[in-house]
Amino acid sequence: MAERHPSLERLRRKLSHYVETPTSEELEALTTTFGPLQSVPRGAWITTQDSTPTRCSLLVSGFAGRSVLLRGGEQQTTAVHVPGDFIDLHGLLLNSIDHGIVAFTACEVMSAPVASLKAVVDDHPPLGRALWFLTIIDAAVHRRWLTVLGRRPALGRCAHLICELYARLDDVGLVERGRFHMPLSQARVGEILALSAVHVNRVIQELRARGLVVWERGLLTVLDFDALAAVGEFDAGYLQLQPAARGPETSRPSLGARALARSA
Amino acid sequence: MAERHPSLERLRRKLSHYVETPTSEELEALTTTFGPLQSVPRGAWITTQDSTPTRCSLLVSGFAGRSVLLRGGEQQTTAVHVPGDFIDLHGLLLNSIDHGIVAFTACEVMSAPVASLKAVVDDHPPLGRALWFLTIIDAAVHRRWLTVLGRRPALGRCAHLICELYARLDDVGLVERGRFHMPLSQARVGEILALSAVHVNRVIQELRARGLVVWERGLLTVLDFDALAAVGEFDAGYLQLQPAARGPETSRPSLGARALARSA
DNA sequence: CGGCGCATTGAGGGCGGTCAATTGGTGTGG
DNA sequence: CCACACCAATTGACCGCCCTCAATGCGCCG
Repeated sequence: MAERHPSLERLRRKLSHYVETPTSEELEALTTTFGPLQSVPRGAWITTQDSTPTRCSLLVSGFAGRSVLLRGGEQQTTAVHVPGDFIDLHGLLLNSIDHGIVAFTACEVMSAPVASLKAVVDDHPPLGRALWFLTIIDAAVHRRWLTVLGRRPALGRCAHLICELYARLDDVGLVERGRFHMPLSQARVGEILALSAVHVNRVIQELRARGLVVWERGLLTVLDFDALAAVGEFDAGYLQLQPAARGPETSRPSLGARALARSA
Repeated sequence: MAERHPSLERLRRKLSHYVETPTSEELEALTTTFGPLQSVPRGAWITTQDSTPTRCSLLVSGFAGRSVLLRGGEQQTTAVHVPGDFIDLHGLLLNSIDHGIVAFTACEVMSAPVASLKAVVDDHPPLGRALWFLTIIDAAVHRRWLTVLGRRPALGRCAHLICELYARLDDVGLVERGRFHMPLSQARVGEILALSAVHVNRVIQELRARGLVVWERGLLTVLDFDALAAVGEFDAGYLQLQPAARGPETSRPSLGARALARSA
């Protein structure tokens, strides 16, 4: 039953980006460790800062992010999560987490007890390696954002964020004809990009003026992905979405070449 | 024989920060996968951007860092490594690496073939988990730097870097009476902090003027760690240097309380 | 209708960038 | 031993991106 759930299918797909595609038995073992679907209202904290993780959560629907509260009251978001993502897999091995997880929109999550998940990983080494792989991709995303925050002006940061979300959402089937739901307020985007909400607004207007995106009422349409990627110096390689470069190339068309709404 | 090498002892110590201390048999297995000690001249690339990793390297002596070259010619460093660090453990599971590794000083490294390391990990699950743990700490450090680059002014960034290096070097026994070797040029520090070399210089002068550090000719003395940590809003928790919060507390004195050169 | 959250717009200011010149330490060749 | 080159640190002048503070519009909901 649970295997049918679309989010587990998304997780399966994500895991299959690693060289060793998980078997159905492994997926079954993983699936049964998760508890029931839980709803989290928009704006709520799914986990709180400085707590000891006891469960690991899978985001089924909605957007969420890892946020750090600073003394000055500012907030930096260090990761954005989309459906199909493990939100806090790193909590499996850490004793304390220095950030909280906020539901950017109303979310549905499923969580598994740390102990059970460890047991599953012990019984299925390839699965363990696949989860390790997920945490390593997470780190690669962090590194990319270090260069984005460190070296790129506001416009490039924003373009990069849009491109990354496009690629990741597309990977889990949430982009349709160049359009996807982008329910983050400009203030939240500012928390991600390390910009003020005011400046985010100006930057978005610039992207609109250049004819790169249409973004209104939570719906974002990418008009010219290649141009947007050029502005953001975006290259999807770090996301490791292509299944196993060590094997033969897949015939999946590239992001840029695929259906962009410009033609719609 | 190889176990005697100080850097392997450093690695052992690092691994022991995880709840499951590695057995000598596991360490032996790990040790034998490494090739001979190799010397890398200052400024050379230990691995290059966009290559496919075939080996994983352990830094034995010297400082190194992960650097991304951007189109504009700028360079962002996303991680600094000190002796005892695995430099590119994430390469174990990744097919392509989007950054290179530079020897900030003359370095000595030992490397292990990816295939052998995988085999060792397969044969010793607890060891695999310990290495997973190391990559997760890496990610935690990345997250911390995202907040530092995103939200803190130049002075705080610099203070944070010094505090982090102090803590990490102290962990591997390379701090003596509040002093450690800091062989990075101000330009390199700028690549880490996402600042221009000129501004790094001004910030360092400010730290000196406030009586927080003495930093001359590659030797850095921390005069007032607590004050420096306050400026950088530094809290060592994310480094996970304390062995296993889930067990009983250790009696190891805290960083701030311990030997600082102020008293020397 | 009034309140609220969010997007938008304008004015002014500061942190840190760029450009450029100077100093000083070190190594090298004469 | 000195002249010279070279690199790293330092200093000054000027400037621009993005911040802060504020006000206004706008859609949605009670």
